[in-house]
Amino acid sequence: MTPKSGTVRLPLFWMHTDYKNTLNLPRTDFPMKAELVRREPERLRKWESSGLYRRAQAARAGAQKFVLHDGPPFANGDVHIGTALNKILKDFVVSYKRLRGFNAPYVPGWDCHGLPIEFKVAQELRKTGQEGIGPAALRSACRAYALKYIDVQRTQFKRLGVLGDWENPYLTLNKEYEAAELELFADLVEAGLVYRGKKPVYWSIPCRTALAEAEVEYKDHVSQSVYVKFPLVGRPGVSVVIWTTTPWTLPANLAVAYNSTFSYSLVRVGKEQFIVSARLLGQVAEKCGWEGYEMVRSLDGGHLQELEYQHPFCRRAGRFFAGDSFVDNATGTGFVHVAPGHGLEDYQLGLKNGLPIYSPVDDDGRFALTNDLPAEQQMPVELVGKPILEKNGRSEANEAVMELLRAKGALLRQEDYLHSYPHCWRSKTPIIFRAMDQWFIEIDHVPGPNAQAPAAEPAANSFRNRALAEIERVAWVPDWGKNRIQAAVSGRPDWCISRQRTWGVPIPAFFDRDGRPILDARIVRNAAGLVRSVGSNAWFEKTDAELWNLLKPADWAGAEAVRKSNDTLDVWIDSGSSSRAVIATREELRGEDQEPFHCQMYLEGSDQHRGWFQSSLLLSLAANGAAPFDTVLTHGFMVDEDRQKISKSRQGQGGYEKPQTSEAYIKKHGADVIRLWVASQDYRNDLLVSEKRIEKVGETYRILRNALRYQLSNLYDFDPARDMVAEDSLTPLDRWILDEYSKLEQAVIKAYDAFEFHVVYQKVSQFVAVELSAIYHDVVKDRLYTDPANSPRRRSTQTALHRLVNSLCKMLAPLLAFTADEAWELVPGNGGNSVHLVAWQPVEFAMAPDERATWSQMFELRGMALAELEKARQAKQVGKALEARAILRGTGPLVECARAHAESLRELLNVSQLEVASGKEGKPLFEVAKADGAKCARCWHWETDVGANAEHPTICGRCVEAVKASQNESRSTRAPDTP
RNA sequence: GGGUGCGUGGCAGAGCGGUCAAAUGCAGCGGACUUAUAAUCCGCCACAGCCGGGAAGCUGUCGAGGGUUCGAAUCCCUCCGCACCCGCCA
Repeated sequence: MTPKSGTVRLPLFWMHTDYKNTLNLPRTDFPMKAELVRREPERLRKWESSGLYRRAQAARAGAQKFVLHDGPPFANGDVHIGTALNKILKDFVVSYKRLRGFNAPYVPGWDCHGLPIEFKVAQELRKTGQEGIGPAALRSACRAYALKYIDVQRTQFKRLGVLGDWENPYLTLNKEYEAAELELFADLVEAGLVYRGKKPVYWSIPCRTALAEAEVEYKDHVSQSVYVKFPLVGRPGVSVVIWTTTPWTLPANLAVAYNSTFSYSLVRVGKEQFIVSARLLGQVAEKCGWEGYEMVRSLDGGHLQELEYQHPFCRRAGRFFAGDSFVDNATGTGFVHVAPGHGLEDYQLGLKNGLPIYSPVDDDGRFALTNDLPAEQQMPVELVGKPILEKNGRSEANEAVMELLRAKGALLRQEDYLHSYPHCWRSKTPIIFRAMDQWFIEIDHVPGPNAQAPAAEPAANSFRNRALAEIERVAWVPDWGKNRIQAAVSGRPDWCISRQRTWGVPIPAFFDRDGRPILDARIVRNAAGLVRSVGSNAWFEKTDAELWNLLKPADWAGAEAVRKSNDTLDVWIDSGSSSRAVIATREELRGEDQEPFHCQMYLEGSDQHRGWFQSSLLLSLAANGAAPFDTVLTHGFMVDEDRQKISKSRQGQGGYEKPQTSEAYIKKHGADVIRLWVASQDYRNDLLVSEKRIEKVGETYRILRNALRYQLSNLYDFDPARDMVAEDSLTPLDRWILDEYSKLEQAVIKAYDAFEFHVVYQKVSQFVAVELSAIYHDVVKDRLYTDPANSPRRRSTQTALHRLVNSLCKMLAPLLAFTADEAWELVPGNGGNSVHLVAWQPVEFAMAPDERATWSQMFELRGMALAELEKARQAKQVGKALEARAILRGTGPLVECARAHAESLRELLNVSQLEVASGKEGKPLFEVAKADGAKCARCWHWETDVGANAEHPTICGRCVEAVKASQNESRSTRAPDTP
């Protein structure tokens, strides 16, 4: 080309650069690289220093409440990734509800009392030789320990982006909490639900305490199983044979159970005769080495109930009772030795038949005589003091019993027996069942004036049945959670609530001179008052007499106390009281006046059906009259690549190479990726955690981030107040994307409302990848970059982008707490405010049905054209679509549609030229050719008018206009720093 | 041992009575672009068998096997596997 005289001839690259500067190329401060690990903490500090949580709450003052009440994690150790999952899910819920206009406070809590801490602290004290410091000092050490870990965990939880009142959490060790808990307990006492009973409980010998079900774990164990002769009274030489895996319970044997549906055989072996179950006879004969035994006759339950047997080594006799529910024909002999003090079934059978609940074992797990039987009927003296606890797999008590049996000729057979057996979760030793005096909450309690001892048959209005009825009124998500809680409640025994531990809330009970317990609601309330003013340590610091004088009601007419109780409450009473101690107590959580203890949601792992869900339900029902929650949401557990559970207990036992702490993951990926990973999976099932998966979610994160970045970067010169285009003036393509978005928004809200975050994840990422990135963003680049900055078409698209980015930020805010906030700040017109303070009101964009129909035809055409373009590209005819000219031939509605919306379709195909050829009959077919004309140096379209303008010989007519407009603008209105 | 839940392509995960061998994303393979640039766009992509190769087509496979139904990934039963909860065999 020949430059006109007078024009300055520029090298080509100058020309290029020159036009490049006339384009509206994207610019933004929103970096492509997230650097979450480095930058999230900065945002966190900003949130904190600006009091974001407080401001979010203030922004919803007076709005309808949505209270998710936090289940308190145990204040011990680092935050485990599974605990992090729980907190993140809670934050999704709270954050979403807040976004939708609810007043959604979040008050985190910690469970502070209990054996694990006491154990750990005692261990440390022992190391430093301080074990004898006494209960009050031990409690102070436990308190310090708990507070230390609360601080550690608080930092780790905050790092996840969980917004809440972290400076004012609830702690079960606070005196206000303890006082409220005791007041609730007083209500239970007043209602007659609490009784002192002697019942077999799990007993940990090294820990010297009763254990809750939750504190027991099952492991394989080798027991000494024995076949023992129980000689019949009045039938010399005839014995029944029993089988047991716990020989040490034989001194406590008071009866033998049989199954009335079984047939029994009397057989002769040498000079002796034995009775065993007919079905098990072969097995037993083999075990006991009865060669050539002889059938004498068969017997049934009717015969057996007449009989009496002589205890093999104690001077007493026992009787036979039917125990059909637990005597089976699978193992043993068909006869079950019954020790009512050492087993639940034994206990029930004993209760039914008036046997003493005899448990001749002391707190140290040694044989001991008791007052339940005359001394001469109890075990021989040589057994007294023998320890049950095994050392190196041998229990002295077992050995001594077996020795005695051998000496009496009663031991038919002894062998190792491998089975799963309950162990103490702290000391890892086998637990024993041991009947002892404990406090219980009576589950089959019938309220009313005549309520007394445990009812034999649960009445319809029993506490258990009221609890079951209450379960019906709660929404369980997912719905199978209801089965779980029902099973837990209907199957549970009375609740043993006393613990022989120091680190807990004291049970304010006393004993009189005769050792009779005194538990009175008024005394408990007085104790609550004392705890409220000076803390629960007072119970351990003051003497028995001081306490009694302080707490005794003024008009006390009962027996005088001489001794205080040293038991503490089960920790499940602690956390289970939170509806009273937290929800009803804190202004921001408090429910309606009639039900101040009531909130909208509890959200925990599925193990809590037996745990906190149940204890909360039972305690609230008993003391408040109703369940504390509307909805209980449950999630599964984290499993690793091999689908093995990632458990806290495997941690530190060499189960993992890397620690499964929240920290470890956050340090590597940042919180938003972890949050997105949580969102990506259906929490109703197990959640798979592995590097691979998290990295995949990281990909999705990048796609989302990039889409936000694209939108922001094309809004740098957009002022919504000035440039916003009215909905009906938007270009068809912009209307299309807003309509698509509106559909997405509806679906996403539906998913959020159902707490199906993985559906949100799916839908959003699908929309962003397909509708936005691959279609809309790609097509619209041309308008944004090459149209005059202030042209209606560009402003229309910017209006759409502005709406999209605004709404996407809100939509993503619950999941990507950091990134959504980061993007939100940069959206023009948002004034740098936080996305966590705004309300999300979905805007419906309703396109007319015929407009929708047009677009569905347009996309059908696009599909056809893209296939042809791809062929042309494969054939090296064209490179990118802008080099192409698309020709549509044929007839029919599609062709008509193309003709009517030719320019929209051209854009949608991203080609330089589209021709809808006329006249030719037949199916619509696309043809692709090299575009006419030359490539415009500015917009890269191929146009026939390139070169037509002498001043701008390398660009097309449209660009000439755009360049002129941009020059005018930069001379007049534009600030110097804009292009 | 009992209860509950789950089991879809290499991975995640839609689908929950026909339009489904099955969306979408990721991974993989092959291209394009260099004005979203450590980005973006396009195409292909489950397995096995049948058919002379290829294309097209057919058949079977949504843990396995049965059943209900005109029709099943979707409903029912049994089994297997995984997870959670419970129980602990005296």
